[in-house]
Amino acid sequence: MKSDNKNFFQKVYEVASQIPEGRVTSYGAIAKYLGAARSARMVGWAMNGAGNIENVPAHRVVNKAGLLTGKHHFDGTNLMQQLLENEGIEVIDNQIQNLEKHFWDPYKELKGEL
DNA sequence: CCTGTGACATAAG
DNA sequence: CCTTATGCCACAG
Repeated sequence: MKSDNKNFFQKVYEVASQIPEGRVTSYGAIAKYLGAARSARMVGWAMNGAGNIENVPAHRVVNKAGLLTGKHHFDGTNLMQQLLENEGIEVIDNQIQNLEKHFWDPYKELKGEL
């Protein structure tokens, strides 16, 4: 039996860790994928702990508008943006450019794998 | 059980 | 464009 006892946080970490480089997703998308579309805030909150985990690239998780709303939780001020740009994502003023192009939908990519 | 919180989402002014 | 307000839900104390 698959351990479905995983806590919400745990799931968030797994999904986030599966985000390919150069791609980004939204808190809502992850939350929805986890079956808690309205708990997008939980995803962000979970990311708080994720910052302590290498496998969880929190910088690849942004809000629906593609805004780096969580950058304030990173070490520096533009660290999150730097990381994204380092992966080939153009970020201007904390906003991801060509978001649709970089958007990674867990539903689309992981649907049925959970 | 109740309260506080939070890196969202949406609406309204 | 901006700030406020509300909903929503899971977790911590």
